[in-house]
Amino acid sequence: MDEFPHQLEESKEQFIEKIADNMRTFGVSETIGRVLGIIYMNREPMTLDQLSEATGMSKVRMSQVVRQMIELNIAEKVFKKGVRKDLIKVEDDYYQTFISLFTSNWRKAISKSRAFERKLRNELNAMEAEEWQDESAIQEKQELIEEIKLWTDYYDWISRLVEFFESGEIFNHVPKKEGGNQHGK
Amino acid sequence: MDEFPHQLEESKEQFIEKIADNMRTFGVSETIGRVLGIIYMNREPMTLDQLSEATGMSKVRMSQVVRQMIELNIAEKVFKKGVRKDLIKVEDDYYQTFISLFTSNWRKAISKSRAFERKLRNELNAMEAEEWQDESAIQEKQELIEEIKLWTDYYDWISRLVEFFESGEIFNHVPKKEGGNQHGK
DNA sequence: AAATGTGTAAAATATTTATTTTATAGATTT
DNA sequence: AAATCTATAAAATAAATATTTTACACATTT
Repeated sequence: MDEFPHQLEESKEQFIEKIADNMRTFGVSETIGRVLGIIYMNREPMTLDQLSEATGMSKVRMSQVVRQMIELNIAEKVFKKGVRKDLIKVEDDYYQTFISLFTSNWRKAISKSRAFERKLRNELNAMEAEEWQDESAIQEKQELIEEIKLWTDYYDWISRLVEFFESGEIFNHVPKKEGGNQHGK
Repeated sequence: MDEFPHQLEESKEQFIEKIADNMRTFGVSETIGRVLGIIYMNREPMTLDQLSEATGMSKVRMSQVVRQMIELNIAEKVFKKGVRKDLIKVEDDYYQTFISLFTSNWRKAISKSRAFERKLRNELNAMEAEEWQDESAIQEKQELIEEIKLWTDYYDWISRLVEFFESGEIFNHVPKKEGGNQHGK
């Protein structure tokens, strides 16, 4: 009976769905997760056509998704002699994928926050120039200045946190299980 | 001139938007972030009506949003003698908010993953019962078993990571700026 | 240089998520 | 116990995201 390969295929698909599902926790679209899972389980880089075939989605969509994955640092195009089509490779280490998503999300936020802090600080300084009559307004302004300081400190913390992950320092304090190497490498 | 309070109000709104924006990085809807920001800047718990007024959105939407916030552990209803309406209070520590969102997101994922692992492991065990003729299928099955192990280890790591944050241990290694206390408390 | 294969912009459509409107149930006051 | 106030469920609508269709530019092969 050829029951077995069928069941096996099904388990594999469940696994891919689980990877996709996990990915959703990072706020990325389900399809990105699924594509990651498909390539991961394939154990070899794949072409847009293959992905299109595997997902049942259009090739254009695959192109869009792959671009996003590259932006997120969880995929890259690789060159192979004699192959004209793009070959998409994914990060195959779960931990590294976690870190890539975590850091690329927060780095974006950090850079936006820095710009905001600068802008708001300038605006508040500009207000300084005039003379205030309203006592409570002066206090409110002071409070806002305090608030910016708290916020800046908070984002400074996030920034250090990102570095803590990216450098791998995190693993010194929350270690991986020993002996677990990906894909048997 | 009453230029000043106006400008100040504007800065405050910008701050609220920034809080909302930051919140988006956790994958929560913009409105949740905005409501958090509004209550935070208000420095006092607020009613659904007040929130409705402040956001310009319907009271029903506020009710929905507050419920989500409570699920995420970043808000709670508080009782105040003589006040019939619900009063919504938010977590006013940025770091704690970060941790609450991080942990509640991942805890959900962890529990889903545990269920999945169990299920898939059972299915694979069930297949064991039969006799296999196909050599390559046997190998594939073995690989899948390996894969589940890697996955389980990975989620075990996430689980410990969540604990690392929730316990506050993280601050021993990525410390807050000293002397920064929220809202001057 | 025509013909075919490749990837991706731009526009159109479909699906999902956010929000409002309407309706209702449980308190509190009159 | 009618009238009013509260929050929220259920259904309807609007807005945002995901996906496909169409079109096109750039290579490579014929």
